[in-house]
Amino acid sequence: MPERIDAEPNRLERRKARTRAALVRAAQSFMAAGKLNAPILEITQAADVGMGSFYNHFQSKDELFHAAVEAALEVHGAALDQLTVGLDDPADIFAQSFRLTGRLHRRSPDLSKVLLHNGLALAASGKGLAPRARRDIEAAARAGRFNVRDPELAMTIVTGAALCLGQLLHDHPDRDDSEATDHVTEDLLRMFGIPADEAHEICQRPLPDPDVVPRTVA
Amino acid sequence: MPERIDAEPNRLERRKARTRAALVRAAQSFMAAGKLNAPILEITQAADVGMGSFYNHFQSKDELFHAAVEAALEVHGAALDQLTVGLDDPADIFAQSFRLTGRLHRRSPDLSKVLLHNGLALAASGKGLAPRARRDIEAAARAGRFNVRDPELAMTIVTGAALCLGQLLHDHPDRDDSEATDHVTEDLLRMFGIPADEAHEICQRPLPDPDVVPRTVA
DNA sequence: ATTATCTATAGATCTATAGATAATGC
DNA sequence: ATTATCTATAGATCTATAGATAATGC
Repeated sequence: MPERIDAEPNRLERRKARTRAALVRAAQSFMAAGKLNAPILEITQAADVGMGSFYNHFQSKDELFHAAVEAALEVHGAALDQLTVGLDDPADIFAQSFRLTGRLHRRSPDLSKVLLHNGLALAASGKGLAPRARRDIEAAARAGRFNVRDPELAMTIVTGAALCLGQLLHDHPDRDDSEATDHVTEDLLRMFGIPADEAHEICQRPLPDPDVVPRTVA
Repeated sequence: MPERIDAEPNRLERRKARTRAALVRAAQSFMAAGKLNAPILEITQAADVGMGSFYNHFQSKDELFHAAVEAALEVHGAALDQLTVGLDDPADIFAQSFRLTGRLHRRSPDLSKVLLHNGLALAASGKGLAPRARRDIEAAARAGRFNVRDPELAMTIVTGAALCLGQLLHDHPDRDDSEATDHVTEDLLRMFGIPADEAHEICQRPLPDPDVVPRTVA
C-alpha cells in the first residue's frame, strides 16, 4: 500500500484509473441516451471492461451515475474557469460564463444531457456550476456592478435559466443557440440592474475559442 | 362496448377509473420518495390493487410514471387557473401564479417533488405550467405591461426560476418560502420592464387562499 | 354475458460474488 | 507477491401472463 497518499501514481494505479474512467464515460453516454436502467453488464461491455471490475470501483449503479454527473460538472466548470482568465469586470465574467454555458449544449450534447438529467439536484449542491455562478454574482455585487439583494436567489434564477435554456435548445434543434443564449444573458444582466444598452453591448463582445481547452467528454 | 365515447360513465367504468387513479397516486408517492426503481408489485401493493391490474392500465412502469407526472401537472395548473379568475392586469396574473407556485413546494411537498423530478423534461412540453406561463407572458406583452422580445425565452427563464426555486426550498427547509418566492417574482417583473417600486407593490398584494380548491394530491 | 380484477407463477433478467487469470511491483 | 481484472454463474429479483374469481350490465 502506498505510504504517501499523493505520491506519483504508478502503472498499476494508472491502469485502475483508466478502468474507472472508462466506466464513468460509459455511464455518461448511457445517461445522455436516457438509459438510466441499463444493466451493469451492458455498461461494463460498453466500457470494454469485465463485469467484475465494476465492483472494484463502485458499490452500485447509483454510485456510478453519481460519479458520472460529478465528473461532467467538473469538466465544464474547469473549462469555464480557464476560458474566463484575464477578464476583470465581474459582470463580464458572469456574462461570458453564461454565454459559454449556453453554447455548450450544441457543442457537447452528451455532456449537456448528463448535466440536464440531474440538473435540479446538482444546481443547488456544492460542486460544479452553481458555486461558480454564485462566486461571480457575489463579486459583481461587491464591485457595485450588480444590484442584488440576495445572491442565493439570484443564483437560483440564473441556474434555472441555464438549465431550461439547455432543454429548449435540445428540444428545438433549429433554433440559433448563440442568439438565444445571448438574449437570455442580456435579460439576466438587466435584471441585475445593468442598463439595457450596456447589457446589449456586453453580450456582443467576442468569446474565447473553447477549443483551447480539450474536451474530455464527447 | 359503449357507443358514445363521452357517455355517462357507468359503475364499471368508475371502478376502472378508481383503480387507475390509485395506481397513479401510488406512483406519485414513490416518485416523491425518489424510488423510481420500485418494483411493480410494490407499487400495486401500495395502491392496494392486484398485481395483474397494473397491466390493464399501463404497458410499463415508465408509462405509469409518465401518467403520474402529467396528472400532477394538471392538478396544479387547474388550481392556478381557478385561483387567478377575476384578475384583470396580466402582470398581476403572472405574478400571482408565480407566487402561488412558489408556495406550493411547502404546501404540497409530494406534488412539488413529482414536478421537480421530471421538471426539465416537462418545462418545455405541452401540458401543465409552461403553456400557462407562456399564455400569461404573451398577454402581458400584448397589453404593453411587459417588455418582452421573445416570449419563449422569457418563459424559459421563468420556468427555470420556478423549478430551481422549488429545489432550493426543499434543500433549505428553514428558509421562508413566501419571502423567497416574492423576492424572485419581483426580480422577474423588473426583468420584464416593470418599475422597481411597482414590482414590489404587486408582490405584496394579498393572495387567494389555495384551500378553496381541494387538493387532489397529498 | 361481459368486463375488471385478483392470485400464483414460469421464465426472463439482473446483481453480486467466487475463483481463475493477467499485469505490475520489488 | 500483490493487485486488478476477467469469466462464469448461483441466487435473487422482477416482469408479464395464464387462469380463476368477483363485480357489473342487461
